[in-house]
Amino acid sequence: MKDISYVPQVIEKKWQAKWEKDKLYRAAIDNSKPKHYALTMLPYTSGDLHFGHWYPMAPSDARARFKRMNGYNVLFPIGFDAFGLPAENAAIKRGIHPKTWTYKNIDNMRRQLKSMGNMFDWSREAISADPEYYKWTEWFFIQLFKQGLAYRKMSAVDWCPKDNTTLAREQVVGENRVCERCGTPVIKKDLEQWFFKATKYADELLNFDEIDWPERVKTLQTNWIGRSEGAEVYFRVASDRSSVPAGSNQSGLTTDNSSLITVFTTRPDTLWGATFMVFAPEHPLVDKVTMPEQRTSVEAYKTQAARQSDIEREAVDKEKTGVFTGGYAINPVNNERIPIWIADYVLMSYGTGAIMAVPAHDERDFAFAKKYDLPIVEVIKPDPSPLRPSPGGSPTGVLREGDGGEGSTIPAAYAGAGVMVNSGPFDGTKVNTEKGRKNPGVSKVIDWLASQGIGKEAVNYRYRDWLISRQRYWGAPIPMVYCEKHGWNPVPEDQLPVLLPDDVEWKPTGESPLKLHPTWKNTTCPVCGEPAVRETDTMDTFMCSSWYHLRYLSPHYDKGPFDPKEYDYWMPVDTYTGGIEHATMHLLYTRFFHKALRDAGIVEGNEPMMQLRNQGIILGADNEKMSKSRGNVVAPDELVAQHGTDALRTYLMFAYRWQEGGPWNSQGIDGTARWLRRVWTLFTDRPERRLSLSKQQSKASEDVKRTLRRRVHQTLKRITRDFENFEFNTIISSLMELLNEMYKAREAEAVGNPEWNEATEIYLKMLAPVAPHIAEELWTNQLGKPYSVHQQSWPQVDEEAAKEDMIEIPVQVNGKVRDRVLVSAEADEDEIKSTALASEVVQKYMEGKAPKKVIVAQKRLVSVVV
RNA sequence: GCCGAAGUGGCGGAAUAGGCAGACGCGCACGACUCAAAAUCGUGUUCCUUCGGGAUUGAGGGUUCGAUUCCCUCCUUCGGCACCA
Repeated sequence: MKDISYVPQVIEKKWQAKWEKDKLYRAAIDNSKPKHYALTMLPYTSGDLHFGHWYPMAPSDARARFKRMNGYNVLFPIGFDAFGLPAENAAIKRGIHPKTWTYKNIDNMRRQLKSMGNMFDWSREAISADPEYYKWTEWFFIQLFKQGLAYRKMSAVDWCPKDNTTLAREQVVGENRVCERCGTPVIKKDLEQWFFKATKYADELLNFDEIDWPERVKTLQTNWIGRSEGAEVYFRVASDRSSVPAGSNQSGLTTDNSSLITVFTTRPDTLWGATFMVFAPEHPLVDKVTMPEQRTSVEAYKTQAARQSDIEREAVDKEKTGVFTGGYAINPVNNERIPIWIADYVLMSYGTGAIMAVPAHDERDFAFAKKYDLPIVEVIKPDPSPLRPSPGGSPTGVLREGDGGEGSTIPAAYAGAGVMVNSGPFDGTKVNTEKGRKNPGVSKVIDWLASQGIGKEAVNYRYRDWLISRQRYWGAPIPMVYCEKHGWNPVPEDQLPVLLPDDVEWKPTGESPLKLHPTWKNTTCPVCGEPAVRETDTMDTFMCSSWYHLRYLSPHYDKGPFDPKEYDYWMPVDTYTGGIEHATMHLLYTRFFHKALRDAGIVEGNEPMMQLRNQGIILGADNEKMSKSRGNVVAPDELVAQHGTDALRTYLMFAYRWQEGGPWNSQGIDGTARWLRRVWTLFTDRPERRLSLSKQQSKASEDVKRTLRRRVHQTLKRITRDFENFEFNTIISSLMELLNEMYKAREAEAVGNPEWNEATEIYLKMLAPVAPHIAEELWTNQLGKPYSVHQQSWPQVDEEAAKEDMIEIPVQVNGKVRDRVLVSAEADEDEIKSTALASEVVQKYMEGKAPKKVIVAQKRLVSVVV
């Protein structure tokens, strides 16, 4: 007898080789079919693939295969995010050239990826560190520059002292403001850097109408952009510099019109309660408003603030500090003279770096006013509701009209709803807790400010422009040239790519390695031809990954970043899968990038990726994040060798809710491995069954055959739905259940009947996307069907067959299930009701009483109330 | 502090219009096969029980004939943001 035991390692290798030889997964434009662009996040070339990579990829592959069987022309590409710090760090540590290290890793990872048996179209592989790729990364930079979206600016930027480079705002994470890559706390440095004007698209990025993305990602992006609505108000610097207590309303003050101070506020309705003003220590007008007597203390404070790290400055519980500048501003709504202070709780990086302080209605201003004994004027009175006394005593009773706040005993800042008081023309105006225009008080004051010319409606964002300069070697060069006479100009496009030189020293000096190269930076000015220097910083690698989905379209195309024919057919990406950790990084960058390219006329549509789904994270067996340092990394290579790819793929789908993830448990693989072995056995264990076939095939009762067919079509229906919804765990459990049914049917002598044959065929088609190798082997070599199972159409559900003819209906008496009655699926409500009431058990629990109420819930349940 | 997600057996999880809680699997126990073990197959497996039942989906309350599912309050865990004016 031929050995027909299941040896996954053998059949998997065999079919992978055949599929590759036959170019089975090559995706080519075919206008006769609807297209489906399925994309999974490309791996970084760190060296080894672990289950963190398998987890999004294997289920995504199953779904791509499902789509393909459903008549779509599917593009499912893969590539490598190959530029970046780890390569350079390996170079520093081990003396291996970053390029050598990276491409060696790619070879290994490509082998590992192939062992997964995915339907990747390898002919479209793209590597971001290839010159033919980064030529276009550079080209895109130039297009953005031409659009006015790339600019250079000197500012205080985040610097990672370990990685020796600047970082984008998004790449500084957590409470301790650490580097996203290495976890080192970042510091601030004043540097001139290249930025992309992402903030130009802030409002558009808040609009998710066209895309089907998880709420979680949309929320994270919305919060990150942090739009707040309010007003800008212009304060003048008082030129009368005599020291007059604030609040003593002096008329006839002269003012210095050249020194307008703009503040942003979300609460213009509290303007009348602004009793002082605070500048960030770095605010440009600080010097101007500081009086000679205060100069020393102001300078000392500025120095101290500059020395402190952001972490210290932004510590939540830190007590507020500040110093008086000696200067005064005029509150434009009531001409009050208010003192100007500097304090580090006001940040130069948000709004205008200057605030109007309203201590009565802002917690921070209140704390500051208390500490430095500044006046507190209440301008919002809580609603005088007898049912709801104002919290913490009665602040309203303390302050009266005209009270300058001296000796104020207001216990806390009040930020709730109420009525405006002490606010001139606005007294009595209602204020609620809504933001912006939705708040009647805010809205009225904004209109009034505009009519008076002292302010206007304004919106502010937390979102910052994208800092893309990196002082590192292993990245795409920024294709810009600096000339003494002509400033910064792009490298002419016909000279692209600006190649990264191989002969560099990678020393962690804090300077760009390219700067230390003896000749590389020397070039000529594209305008005048005189000697000039290249930009020696490289681009943030998130720039490379912002457009990789476009390069997959035509990775070797040399007339542009992508072939327009391919673009027209495949774009946009239909389904994108990957981790949520990139919510405010890659996923936001790539949306910005697409919109910028759209405005440059390079791409069409408003969004690059229509549907996004995030998988969860696979943790180590210790419930901690997998990492080499913790020693809890599970290597797929060994497990593939042990159980085969199909068992691993299906285990990853079966063991977790895909969108949740969870701790790794190698033992669980036994479950899917055992299941696949049982599948194998059912399809191959036939000698004695075959012998009895002709004699026994009629033995199966009509009922057995009918039930088998019903289960097959019910399963098909469920699995079809689950694939659409990314519910992989129930796909596998449904397949396991159906297998159990098929074993039962085999016991009942169903083998060989048309129902049995249909069941085996449909079973393998349903198995094909999740366990492609075993499905192919059984399809082609056991059922003897035409190669390949992966070119078959997804089966159609026969709704008639899926219907039950008898249904079991539970009967509740007073809310407890007491019996189950069997009725025909066609039974009407009355029939179900009478059958239920006729049950002896039900009658027993009714204790002879007449039912008060009988509810027949569809065909699902009968509820009797006595 | 603010925003978001989630709490179901020993474990992963199922229940997708408010209608049988615990599907499927892991693990465990017992049995068959075996000299034995592994593999395989079979049976059982939420808890309590006086064997009649009773309790049970983080806790408490509400709506309903009926709640894992809807509403309110609270607790816990995870993620994000955080002096953002």
